[in-house]
Amino acid sequence: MTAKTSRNESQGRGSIPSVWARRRREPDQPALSRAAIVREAVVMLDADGIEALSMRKLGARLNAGATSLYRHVATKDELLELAVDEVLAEVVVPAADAADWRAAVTEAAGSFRATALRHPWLAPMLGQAGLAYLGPNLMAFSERLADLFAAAGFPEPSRAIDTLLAYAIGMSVSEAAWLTMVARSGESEADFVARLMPTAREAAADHRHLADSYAAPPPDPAGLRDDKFAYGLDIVVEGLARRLGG
Amino acid sequence: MTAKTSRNESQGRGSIPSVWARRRREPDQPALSRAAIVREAVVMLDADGIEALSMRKLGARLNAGATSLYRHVATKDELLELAVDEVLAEVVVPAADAADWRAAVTEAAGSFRATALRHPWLAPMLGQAGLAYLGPNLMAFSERLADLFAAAGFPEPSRAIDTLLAYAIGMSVSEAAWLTMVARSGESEADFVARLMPTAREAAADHRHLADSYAAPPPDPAGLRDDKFAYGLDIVVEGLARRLGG
DNA sequence: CGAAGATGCGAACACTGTACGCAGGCCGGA
DNA sequence: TCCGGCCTGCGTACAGTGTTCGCATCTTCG
Repeated sequence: MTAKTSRNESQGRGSIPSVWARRRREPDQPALSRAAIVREAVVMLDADGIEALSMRKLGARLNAGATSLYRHVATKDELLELAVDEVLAEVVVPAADAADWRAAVTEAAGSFRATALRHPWLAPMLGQAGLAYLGPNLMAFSERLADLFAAAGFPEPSRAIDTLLAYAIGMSVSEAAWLTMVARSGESEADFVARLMPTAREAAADHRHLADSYAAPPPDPAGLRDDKFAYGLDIVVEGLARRLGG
Repeated sequence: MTAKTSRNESQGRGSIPSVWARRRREPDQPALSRAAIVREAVVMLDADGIEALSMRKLGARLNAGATSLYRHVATKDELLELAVDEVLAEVVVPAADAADWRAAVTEAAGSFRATALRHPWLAPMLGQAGLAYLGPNLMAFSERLADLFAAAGFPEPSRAIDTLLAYAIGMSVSEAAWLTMVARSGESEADFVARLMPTAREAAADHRHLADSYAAPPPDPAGLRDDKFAYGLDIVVEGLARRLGG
């Protein structure tokens, strides 16, 4: 925004047309391009969450007007699709290894979760648009998972993929939402938990089991989340192994 | 909107203040109330999806101005929280039965999925706000699940709940997103699949396993979704059973 | 009857995504 | 060298959003 203003001022472009007010692109700024737009969108999404991303702000960051973006991107939704696929490139899936497919699958799911937590807008986004994205990185991710399960001997790898991903997405989506709340509060996770505790306890008042789980504030919330994910992942993988005929 | 306009016209209220232009509430319309607002919001969400719900449109449907809603609801987000909790009341969880906890758990998850598909905005919403909602119906739902798992002998029922719900949410979120896309297309699910097929095949071109799964269009997409959910659910429940020591 | 509080709402504000059409730079052909 | 067509950027504008404010009205109680 500041950059754009300064350009307008320094070059006198805008409302007053004039021969001297010519437009000259700064050579260091690498021009507007789809790749640059998507990259900057990811940065903004990471920094301030999904509802803080507007075409105008994004344009300003790129020293461009809001509507210039539409030369490279059809619509905001399309831009978000591109952003999703962009960060999905970060998910690493180990190469197929029939001997220890359980470790490989566990690692892949963990990498997905890590990516989703690094970009807390990813999981809700995947949720809103589903897996019908067809972006190249999502395809590659699925294919590598399919490799893994096929090598392990699953007759229908896509079934196993769907199950594993449903778990990973479900867990990540909840976790990302939680982390977003925490981030918005400005407090540390532990402080936030402590502040929420009374309300939670009241809401769980007439529920025996829930009251138990809200009894004491957890000492290490982040570690607890790791455990929770690992615990459930183990259960899913165990179930898959049984299905395979272990 | 039409209703509101007609009231304004018929009673002459609005821009011209006049002694005769008095406001009289139709006695059949049961006045604005939080419950009525939430109920109507759910109807609108079900009908046209989440991005079609605006405070103005909702107000119009209730023969009220947009800003009147704010007397009963602090903000739109709060309204959405209330709507989420409202529909969560539809999820039925069988009473605790130690003998056949697997069937009970399976049924609970199925009911959750059915609810999520009946209200396709629910799953994305739960994803965006997480399970930190603390609404009474969500609490009751969790408590009943905890009952189930505790009766089955799980030492930490909350762990089992988290795992099961992560799977159910992940699967439902994807499915709801898919159904939303289908609905927006105006076509039947089978037709939509057929139209998407070429694009999908192209995107999967250099991926062996994916290409296989896109080889032929499925004859019964809805039934296939049911199968997929049941398959994964079975795996999760199996894993839980193993963990229990069965 | 009259005061106090609850309720509805019109107008306004600061935003949003996006369509349109103009202006200027870039590039291939005469 | 000039010229025409294309690609790119963007100012303006439009319809819509959530929400605030202050006024008008209704309801209720003393």
